[in-house]
Parts: sequence; structure tokens; C-alpha cells
Amino acid sequence: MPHDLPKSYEPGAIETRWAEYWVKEKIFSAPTPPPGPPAEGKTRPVFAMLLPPPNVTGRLHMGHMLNQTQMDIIARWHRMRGFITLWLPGTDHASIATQMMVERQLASEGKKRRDLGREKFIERVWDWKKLYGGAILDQMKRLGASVDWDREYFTMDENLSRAVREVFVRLYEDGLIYRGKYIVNWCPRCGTAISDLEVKHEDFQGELYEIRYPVIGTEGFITVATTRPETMLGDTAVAVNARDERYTHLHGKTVRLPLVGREIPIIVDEIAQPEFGTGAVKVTPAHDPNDFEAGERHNLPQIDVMDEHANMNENAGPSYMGMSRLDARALVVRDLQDQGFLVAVKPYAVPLGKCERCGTVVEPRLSAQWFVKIKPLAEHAIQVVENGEITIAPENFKQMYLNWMYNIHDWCISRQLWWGHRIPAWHCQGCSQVIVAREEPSQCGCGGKLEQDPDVLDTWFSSGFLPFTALGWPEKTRDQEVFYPSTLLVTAYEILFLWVSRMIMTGCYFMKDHKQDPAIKTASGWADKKDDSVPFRQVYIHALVRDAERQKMSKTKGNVIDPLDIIQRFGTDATRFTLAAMAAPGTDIAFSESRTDGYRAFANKIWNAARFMFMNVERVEPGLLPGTGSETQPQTGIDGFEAQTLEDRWIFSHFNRTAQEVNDALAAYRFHEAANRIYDFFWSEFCDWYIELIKPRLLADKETSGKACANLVRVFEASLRLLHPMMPFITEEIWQAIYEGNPPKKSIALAAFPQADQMQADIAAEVDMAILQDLIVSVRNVRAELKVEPKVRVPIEVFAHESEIRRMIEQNRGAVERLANVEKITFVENSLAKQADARSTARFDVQVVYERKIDVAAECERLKKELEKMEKEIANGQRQLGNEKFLAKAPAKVIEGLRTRAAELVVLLEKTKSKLKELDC
RNA sequence: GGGCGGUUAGCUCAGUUGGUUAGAGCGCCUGCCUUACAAGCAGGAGGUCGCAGGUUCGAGUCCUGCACUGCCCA
Repeated sequence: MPHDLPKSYEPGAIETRWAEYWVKEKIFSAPTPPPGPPAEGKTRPVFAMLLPPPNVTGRLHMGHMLNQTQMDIIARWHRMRGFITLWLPGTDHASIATQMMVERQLASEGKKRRDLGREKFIERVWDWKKLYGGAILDQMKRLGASVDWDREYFTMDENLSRAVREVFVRLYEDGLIYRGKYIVNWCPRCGTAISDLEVKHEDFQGELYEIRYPVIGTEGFITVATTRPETMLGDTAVAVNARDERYTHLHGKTVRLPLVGREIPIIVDEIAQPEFGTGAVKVTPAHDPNDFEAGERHNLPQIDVMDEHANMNENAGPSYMGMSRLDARALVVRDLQDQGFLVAVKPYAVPLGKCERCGTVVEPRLSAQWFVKIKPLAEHAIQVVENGEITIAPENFKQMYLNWMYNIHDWCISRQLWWGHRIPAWHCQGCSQVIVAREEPSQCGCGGKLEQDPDVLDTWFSSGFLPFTALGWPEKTRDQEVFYPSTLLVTAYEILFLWVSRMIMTGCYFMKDHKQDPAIKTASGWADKKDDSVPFRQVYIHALVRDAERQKMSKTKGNVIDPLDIIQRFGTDATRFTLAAMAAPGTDIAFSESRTDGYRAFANKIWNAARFMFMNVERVEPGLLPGTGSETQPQTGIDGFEAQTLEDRWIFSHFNRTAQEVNDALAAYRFHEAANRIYDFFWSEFCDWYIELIKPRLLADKETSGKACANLVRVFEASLRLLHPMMPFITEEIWQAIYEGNPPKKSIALAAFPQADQMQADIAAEVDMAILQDLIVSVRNVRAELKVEPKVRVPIEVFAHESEIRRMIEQNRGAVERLANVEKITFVENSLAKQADARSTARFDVQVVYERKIDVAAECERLKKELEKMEKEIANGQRQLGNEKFLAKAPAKVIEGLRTRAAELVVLLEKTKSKLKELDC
């Protein structure tokens, strides 16, 4: 890495180069530390994190990018602070999505999955996976995600499949998995059951139909209301509410089901809400989950009138058989009308459940499925969050989690698909016994032939165990002792129920007796945690990335922002920085390119500052290196930095303050604060002031320039380390260049993250510098107002309130002259406040000596505005300081601050007034 | 129906447990190619913090109500 950086900052070239380097050099591999005390003394703390496995069919989207950027920042930050950092990557097999991909491929060949047969089809899926499956992981590499590629897993790998089988069998043996015929969410297009969480609800403008059923033995009718008239063909009762007096006389009667002719009872059940519709509802146990439960309560028959494609079957009767749900609805309504049973059709907002995957309207369907009995698992999972063994941030998601957990339902885990973990259950063709086993049983006890259950398991089922299966479970491994529980899980709130809650439930269950290596646990800061069964100690929920108009991105809306496109245009560093800087906890991110553009400018600024640095190193002292700066252990300060001047002391103090704030912000997952703080430090402090202030020293004699240049390099190098987790690429590029390709570590990612130290704060330097900056800005301001030609150097007169301030300004007069374009500074003995074109602060007055007249009217207006503001503030201050209660109750610091300010304001007010008088306005 | 959020500068958003003068980026206006950077530099304008009450010595921040708006669950 030579010092001569290209003139323009081109992120593309440097980013792909380092992304490849990190992978090739295995910078992020985390070898498992052996048991027992470490050879080199202290036990290193551990930071472990599981990458939420992207779907193997997936392509990187903004959500991934935000998620991974945040994880990467936290991972790199820990690694640089000396933690053994394991970030474990992998992909999940995504049963439905992957199967759909391959089916689509087959369709283009004019084939169907059943033509191939199960075995051949699965072979095709594996072929597909090998060819296209890893795409998203390659995209991750472009992001610089610092995962341990050596440990990459795929949820269908042999060892993970075995673990899933083990889990299933144990849960079954423990009575937590059962099989039964229940109403499930059925997707007629995918041809499989799906879980509650995979159904997305939305309201749709439809109709509420009122249908009258003749009451047997009377001339009367009972009118029911329904949004799904076609299901009446499967009705087995009509329900009314006990407290609904309108129907009391009908209790115990039966009705004749129109179109079908079946005699069905009127039942009394809470399912009928007097306020809804007519107060009476039809009961269709085979086609509605609530009706199903009512049917159980009243022992009603279940008549399934549809097939797996949601077409009407023979139970629907010959007139409707073979029709789709919607066609049947139309015909049923027409027939009801023709036969005089239709009372009314009213517009109604119908809630519809749609398949998350394909958008087809879900059909509640009666079928035999496998379920997890969830309540027993939920108990512990509620406990560990309630008692803080797992923390969820931001806090409001904790409540969301708990609410959901309190109301959790059993989980349907079987899917009628081919691709996935096949359920390890065998059905005897002879005695219909079900055998659940780890290995395929040879035959049933009755001697009958066994057939394996055709269904596979929900993909989330297997993902739910990853925290321990990815660490070698069911074997007891050293990896588990070291890395379980993991430290942190970062994810979007959408995944909170789908995945996070399930990991907590299963982790707590299967790792109940697990103990983390106590030395590592203590070193990592978790000594106070009692429960090592949890899959992670902390959960951080991040926001959603929306488009610039705050719309949720969706393919159908066509407003999807492709992160790779943004990266292409602005660079990964700028894109990452945008996401970090906008990621205030709890608010969604409206991604705006203008921000990214701004952060590319920031990267460019860093680039050019580096060029400036190298230019000087080459001229002043080629071969100059910073202090080592690269111990594995965190270090404070800037190695080798020797403060010579005010600006040296100032930048050193500010660097320390920045390090403090960045560390604090990251510890609290306040990414935007960390990002903004670094941005401000690097640009507004380091570039705008420090570099400008040391320029003369860089051009001075050899000794002075050598020292100045060394300090410049040292602050720069330390700043790069501070920035590295946010902008890994540009910092690596420049850092490597500083060491001319021979750095003390293979990567800046392995160097030490700057730590703060109270002792390095230099308040005196900060105060002096603030005054100096104030003076320079004042002069620039007056120059602009007087319309002094930019190139003209002008003399100024300065009155300092205190001799120390005067001395300080004298010592730094060169800075004032250079940065404010001043010819000469003359100190005067009396206040200049009366001078109309002077600028005043509580510590000094400054006047530019220039004959050009000021714009009196404009100046008057400005001063009046200022005066008004001051008076308001003074009044405010006086009111407070004159208030006994305020003095009694407010903290001393606030009172003192207010008094200091009040004194300043008195001075300023006088000065402003005298100027106004002088101007005669 | 139940629950959770949001409303601050033209735009996008910060503002930690109430505490001195409410901030940033982009945009806008004025002037500069000052040899690191025009992806830049210097200066500037712009806000009764959604509305109405309340608590407090003190409210953008806490409480109540209202309006608009987004999301989750059923």
C-alpha cells in the first residue's frame, strides 16, 4: 500500500479488494479456545452472535443490509476491544420458497413435481441450491460482514438434519408434539398447511349475506349472517347466544338447511354475538376455526365441502362439486335468491387471511397435522424475559413479546411439501400405529408395512434450534461451553414471534442443564446472569427500512431500493454509514439517497485528508509511522502523541471525548449517535480546525514539522480505528497505506479500538480553543458583512477582558491571522463595544479596521433581533434566579450555569445597546 | 375490537433520566477554484416543537383529552 493514493475516491475498487482480502486471510475466523486457563494469562471475553439465516433463495435487500450493518458494527467493535468474536453465518432451506423456485423451473420445461417423484425432485432442488443457493452470502461479502466463513452452515446439512430429528423425537417423547385433526390455515395454491404467523390479514370490501333457514315444525325462519355463503353447504348447526332474547323461543329447535335439505340443530353458544349481523350465525366446523371449536363443544359433525385446491367436493352436492370457492359462492347466492332464502346483501369489510408466500386467500381447512404443545415451553420463555435473563431493546418490544407469549397458541409444524426435514414418523399400514423414531424402523410390532409420514417440518421449526444445533448439539461440544448462550441477537421486529420467541422457548428447553464456561462467562461480563439455557443474553430489534416517502418497500409497489445498486453508486461505506446514522432506536428509516450522497462526501473528505497527510509525510519525513496503536487489548489515548501546542492539546482532548461518546453510544446500540459523533469529530474538528491549524507547523523547520507531522499521523491513525466499525473499507485502505503495506496487524479490524480516559480531558485547552474559534468566526463574519474582498488581509483590533485571554490570543495570533485572513492584530485597552461594526462576546471585542461602510439598516435590524433575543433570555433568567423555589430545588450545576450566563448577558446587552446607540437606530 | 408508535426547520430526521440559548444532513441565499478535498471552503436565512388543558420553580421532554397518521395482533 503506497502513500500515493489516487486523486479521487473510488469506493468500488478498494471495497471489493478488501472484502476479498478479509475472507482469504480468514480475518474473522474465531478458533474455539481450549478448556482450562489460557496460556497467555487472562481469559479473553467472548462475543457471539448468530446471523439470522437468510433464505437460500433470497437476494440481499435493505432489511438485510441494515440488519447486517448493525451486527457488523457491533461485532467489529467487540473484536477490536479484544473479545473473541464469533459471528456465525448460514442460510436456511426455506421449504416453500425453494420448492416454488424449482417448480417454476420445472414448469418452464413443461413438467410437474409429481412427474418426477419425490426423490428425483429433491435431487433437482439440491442441484438448484448448488447453482444459485449461495448468492446472498456472496452479496454479504460485498457488505464486509465480518462473519466466520469457516463455520458457515446450511439448515439441511446432515448434522443439522440429524439434530432436528433428535429434537422432534425428544419433544414427542416428552409429550410436547402431537398429531391431530384440526382446523389449520391451508394455502390452496401451495397445497400445504401454514402457521398462524404465515398468514397476513387485511380487510377487503365484500358483502355480508343474510340467509334465512326454515325452522322445522314452525312456519318461521331464523336468519343468519355470513360473509362466506358457500360454506353453508357444510353447516351442521345454527348458533344463538343465551342472553339474546330474540331467539329464546327457538332453543332446542332444528332447522332445514336450504339447498341441502339437511336437518341441523339450533345451538346456544357464545360464538353467536347478539351485536353481529342478525345475532344468529351458521356453524361450519370444517371451514372455520371458531366454528370448529363450537363444533367440539356441541359434538357436531364436521362436513368438509372442499378439496385441497379449495374447490367444492362431493359433499357440496352435485350442483356445486368441482367449482372454485368463488364460483360456488356466486351460484349458492343465486340459488338462495331464486328459492327465497336470501334476505339481504350488505356491504361489509371482510377480513381476509392471505398466504404470506403467494398471496392466495387462505382456507381454514380440517386436516391431520403435527403440532407443538406450546404452553409448557412458553412458561420458561416468559420467565427469562420477565426476570431480565434476556433483555430486549428497545424496551417496548419486550412488552410486545410478552403479550404474544401470554396468548400463544399451539404451533402447526407439518407442511405438505417435499423439500425440508421430513417428519421422522412412520405409519403402519396394518394397525395404523404411528412410530416416531430417530432411525427408520424396520417394521411395526404387528408386522405391518411402515410408511414414513410424507410431510416435512416448518422451516422455522428447524431454525428455532440453531443457537445450539449450529454449535454441534446434540453432542456436548466445547463450542457450546464457550459460545452458548450467545451475546446478542439483532433482528427486525417481524421476526420477533416467528423466530426469536421460538429460539427462546426451545433453547430454554433443550439447554436446561447447560453451563457456560464460568471463566469465560465472567470475563465476558455476564457473571450476574443465572440462566445459561437462554439462546442469547440480549435482543436488539431494529427498525424497518422504508423508501424515501416512508412507504414500506414491496415488489408490487415497485419501490424496492436495491442495496447493491446504492452501493454501486455511493460505495458500501457510505451506504453503511447512512443506515447507521439514521438508525435511531424505535423509528423506521426512510432511506434517502441524499443522505447517502452526503456520507459519500464524508468518505471523500477522509480520503482527501489522507492524501494531505501522506503528502506531508513524504515531504517532511518519509517512512514516518504512527505509534504501534495496535495492541489487541483496548488502549486509551493516542500512542506516541506529544502535545506541543494548543491545537494539539485540544484535538487530543476532543479525541478522548469522542472515543468516550462513541463507546457509550455503541454499548447502548445508539448507532446514530455513534455515527454522528464520529462524523462531527472527523469533519468539523479534525479537518476544519486541526488540520488548518497545524499547516504552518508542517512547513516550518525540520524539528517542528517532524513533530507536527507525527502528531497528524497519530491522530489520523487513531481516528481510523474509531471509525472502522462503521466504514470498514476506507479505513482499512488508508490504515494499510499508513504502514505502507507492512502493518502491525493483518487488518485494522484486529487493531485496538480507542478507549476513553478521564485523565486525558483538557478542559483548559477546550475553553481556550473555543475562544479562539469564536474570535476567528467573528472576524470572518464581520468581513463578510463589510464585504471585504476575500483576498484582502485586514488589520483587526482586539480588546480582551482578561489578561490571560489576551496572552492566549497573542500566543495563537498566527492562527487568527491565517484563518481569518488578518494582516495584523492590535490589542487595545478599552472595550470596542461602542463601535458599530465590532463584534462582541463576553470575553472579547473585535473590530475589523476597514474603511468600507457597513449597511446601517441591515446592521440595525440584526442587532435589534439580537437584543430582543437577549432581553427575552435575561428576563427568563431573572425570573428563575429570583424564584426562591427554583433556587431551593434546582440542581446547583443548573443554577451556577444560569448565573454565569446571566453575567455574560449583562455584558453583551450593554455592548449591543451601545452599538445601537452609536448607529443611531 | 385489543395493543404499540409517530406528529420538531422547505425535505429526511436527532433531541438519553424534565434543567441554561431546540440540533444535524440535504435543500436554499451570498461570496470564494484560499494547492488535501467544488463530493470542497467561508458566511447566512429558516422552528409559537400537531391542537387544547394540566402537573412543576422550570415542559419539545411528564399527565389528560382531541386531531391526523403508521404498524402489530384478533
